[in-house]
Amino acid sequence: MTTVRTRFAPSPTGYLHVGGIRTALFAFLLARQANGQFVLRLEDTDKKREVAGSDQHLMDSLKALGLQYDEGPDIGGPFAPYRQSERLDHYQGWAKKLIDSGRAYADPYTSAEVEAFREQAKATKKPFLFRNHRPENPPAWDGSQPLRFKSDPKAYDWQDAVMGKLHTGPEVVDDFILVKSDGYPTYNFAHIVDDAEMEISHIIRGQEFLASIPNYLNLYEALELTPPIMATMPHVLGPSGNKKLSKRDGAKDVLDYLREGYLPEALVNFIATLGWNDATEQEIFTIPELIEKFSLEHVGRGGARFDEQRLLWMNGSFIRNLSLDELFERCAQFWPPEAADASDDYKKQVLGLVQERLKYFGELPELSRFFFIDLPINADLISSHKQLKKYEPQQLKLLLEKVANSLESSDFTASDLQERLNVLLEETGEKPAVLFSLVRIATTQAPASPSLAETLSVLGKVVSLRRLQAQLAAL
RNA sequence: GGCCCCUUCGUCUAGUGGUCCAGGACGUCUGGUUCUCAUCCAGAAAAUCGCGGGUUCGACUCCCGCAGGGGUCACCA
Repeated sequence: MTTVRTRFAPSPTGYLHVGGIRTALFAFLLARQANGQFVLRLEDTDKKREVAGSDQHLMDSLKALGLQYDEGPDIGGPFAPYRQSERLDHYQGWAKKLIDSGRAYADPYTSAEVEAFREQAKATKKPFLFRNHRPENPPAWDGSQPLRFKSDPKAYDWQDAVMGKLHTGPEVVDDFILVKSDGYPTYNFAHIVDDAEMEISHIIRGQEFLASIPNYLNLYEALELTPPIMATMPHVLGPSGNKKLSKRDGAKDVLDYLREGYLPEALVNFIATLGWNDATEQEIFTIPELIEKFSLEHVGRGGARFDEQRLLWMNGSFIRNLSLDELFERCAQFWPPEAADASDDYKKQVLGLVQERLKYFGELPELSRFFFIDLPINADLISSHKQLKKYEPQQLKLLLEKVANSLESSDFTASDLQERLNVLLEETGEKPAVLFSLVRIATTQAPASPSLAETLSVLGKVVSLRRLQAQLAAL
């Protein structure tokens, strides 16, 4: 019947963290699922809090995660403009309508006077209600005073797509400010006007707005508008679990995760399953699967804690599922500087070995550096090795010489190397834990590496033998 | 303080009166994959379902209280 139109409506006051992205993601999924539209609207009505450049940053973040909107400030759309500061005339029109119908009035008090009312309420441990101080004969509104909504307090029962049946009494409905004295509308007013004009069908927003919804319902009535479907999302909690994830407590910019080498689809999967599941045992979803399977009914009502370990696991899982070519393309920015001169073909060979141990691309340098550069001899690797430290340098030297001799005539295919290493095991009578560790340390100067034969094969004959000689000289 | 929301393994969760002495996943631990790290596989430990009452033959699931946590009471969104 009606088209599904959802929106993400952030204020440009900073970056987007996981909690904010989740609201956007769910709105996006809902729209895509129904072949509807996902709208980005910037709520820039508070000039004081606005952070320069954050509007672009928000748009970049959404796009980087694949949450492309169909209408928005930078791409326009049938209901442009999508920036509230450019829609002031719209709010004026609706404000006029409220004034004319006697449902809005000028607030005659100074801020000090209102503050005194507030203090008074606080002192008596009562909630502050402006309507208790509603002026009998308010002056005509000339735009220099705040314009307030003349509320019609009543009880409300309504249905929230996530929370279910909700109820409040008349005591929460109040005369809130529609238009500030600087001429800008408040969120409370502007979002209702815009959602109506932009034909938004579902409002998805955080729990912090729950207490205000009765006020919105009251305003919808005064404006003679039908409210959209409302869906209230529980908060994403910080790692300690007792408060809402927030920038102040170190919640990261989602773009930082991408910079550290997390995949957008892993991040999206993680964020989606933070409080949502499809009631099966599936844990990993592609974005098309999320679009197909998402539903508001399966969003949990309790806050979900942000668990970075789970994100790490999920990201590793996505990395392992990449084809070698995809992996190569997507981790291009993460190579160590030493890899600058390496060929694409060589890098791909390295990736083939390193793929299954990458949890995020930020680990690529430490995992791959020795493939590109001879690292300095690190004596600690032997002296702290559980088995090798029991050996005399002479014994180790003898072993390495045998290895070097054998590898001299190898063609350095992984299979030939493996065969030779096995023969060496028999000849020397050493355990793999000893011989392989020794060769690994000599050729990589790293405590861990991919399986030895494959590592040597990728390093190649020249490099491998050179490093063996260097280790021999150091013993 | 008023009002509102929430409450199942450490964490994310399944679960809509019996098939649940509660299932999956992350994490942890153990073992295996002729070496390390990782992967993969197998297995283990891990929730008296916030507490107390009811309703019922039977409750994690329904009702009532309580407690704890969170939100809100801005010329911020």
